[in-house]
Amino acid sequence: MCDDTGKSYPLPSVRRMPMYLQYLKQVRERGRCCVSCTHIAEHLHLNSIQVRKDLAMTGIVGRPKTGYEVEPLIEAVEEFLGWNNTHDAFLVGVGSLGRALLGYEGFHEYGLEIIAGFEKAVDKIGQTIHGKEILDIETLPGLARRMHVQIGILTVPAQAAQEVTDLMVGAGIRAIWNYTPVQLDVPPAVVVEDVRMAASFAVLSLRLTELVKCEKSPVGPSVD
Amino acid sequence: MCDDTGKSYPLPSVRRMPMYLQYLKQVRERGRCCVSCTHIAEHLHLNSIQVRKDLAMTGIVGRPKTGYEVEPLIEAVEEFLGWNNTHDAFLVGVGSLGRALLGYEGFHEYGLEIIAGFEKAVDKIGQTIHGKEILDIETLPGLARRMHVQIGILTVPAQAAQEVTDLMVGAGIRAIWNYTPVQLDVPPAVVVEDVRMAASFAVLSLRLTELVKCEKSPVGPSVD
DNA sequence: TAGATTGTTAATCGATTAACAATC
DNA sequence: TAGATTGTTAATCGATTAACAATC
Repeated sequence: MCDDTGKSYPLPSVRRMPMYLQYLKQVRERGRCCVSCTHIAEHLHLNSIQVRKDLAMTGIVGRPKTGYEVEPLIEAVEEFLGWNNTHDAFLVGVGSLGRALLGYEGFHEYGLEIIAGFEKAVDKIGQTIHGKEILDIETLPGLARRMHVQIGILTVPAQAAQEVTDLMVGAGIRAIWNYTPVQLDVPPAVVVEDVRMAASFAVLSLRLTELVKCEKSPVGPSVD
Repeated sequence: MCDDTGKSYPLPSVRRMPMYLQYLKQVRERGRCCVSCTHIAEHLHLNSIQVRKDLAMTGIVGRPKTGYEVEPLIEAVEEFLGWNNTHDAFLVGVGSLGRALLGYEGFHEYGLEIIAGFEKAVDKIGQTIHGKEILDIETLPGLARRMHVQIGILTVPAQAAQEVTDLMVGAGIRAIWNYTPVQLDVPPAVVVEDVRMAASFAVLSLRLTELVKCEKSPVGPSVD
């Protein structure tokens, strides 16, 4: 993991972890103490062997016949993702999307705490949105360093994306959650994760097109 | 594509298409008429052979030495994704995220037009947000059928997700863009695409953890 | 005990990358 | 022409799925 030779966890598996976490919490809510891969897989429309492999990454071992203990498994998944302790984040760009993220309660589940929003527009600076202060972007570097903030959420317009990224990097931010469609350039010691809503919508569009196409021209004349 | 035997396009390739589209528009803006895979790949940090294969899906052929004509390629990618003509959509759940999506101008690039928002909360019904009317959720089925709306955007709280999905499906909606973390159940003739921001943040979290871990314990004592 | 479920090793599948002839 | 770039076929790589012994 630390050098280029050590291999990391499979990305698709990592992306599935929050699904498990969400379902496990549901199971806990219903007061059950154990759950099997079969049940998890069924509910999430996944393969049970895949679920077993994914959960093995957390180091938790199950018991034949009964499955996994829910509570320790939840803790292990949260620990695996680093969601067991809170990470402070700064959000830059208080447009409508930025505003929405500032107000999203669900981030607490991920151990994510947006502690302030930043803006260039003077009319927004000084406002309080969803209980969070909007500060001058100029003050970000000083505050990020002093408060050891490692995560930046980027919700600025596309044309400002790289500039703000450079500011974040210079401020010691180590991880950027990028909601813009821009391909950001950062040094190797900084990680970027792109949300890419367009990619998601592309899949939806194509599937819808195929769906409609198929209904207009069914498989063959032999189909009754 | 239409039957279960016919194979569809690789999903990772489909997800990259909007990246190409965005870069191609940038290239066009700069007045260039041709572009090579090498250039596209370099800018998007991809492999050039991969780019060539992806673009081949659109049916466009390039010319050795010069690459691809930008304008026809843009049109081909848009046609491939079905983004060349507008698709009307209804959005359900006018919380902060729903509100943000209602106001997002960028969707026009995807041929997506949100024509109205729907809500259960009486205090929100009748409002106009970003120029879009907020209507009573009860009126969705009638309107969706009359206006032949095929796309639904789901931004309701988790506990309402399945219920609203059922309503959409009953109203003839064929594609659901799901912003909730809920695993939706739909009939086979309806497509669902999950946005899963949690998956994206999971990747960011894990990478950040690895990054920090590596700095605390470098590769070995031989490193100077 | 019998049967469900685990963990692990092997087989399959699909996507990425490499190799290379064709061509502008 | 020479060299860059295309399109396509083959090789590699990684993730998913299958098989199966171990076990509660």
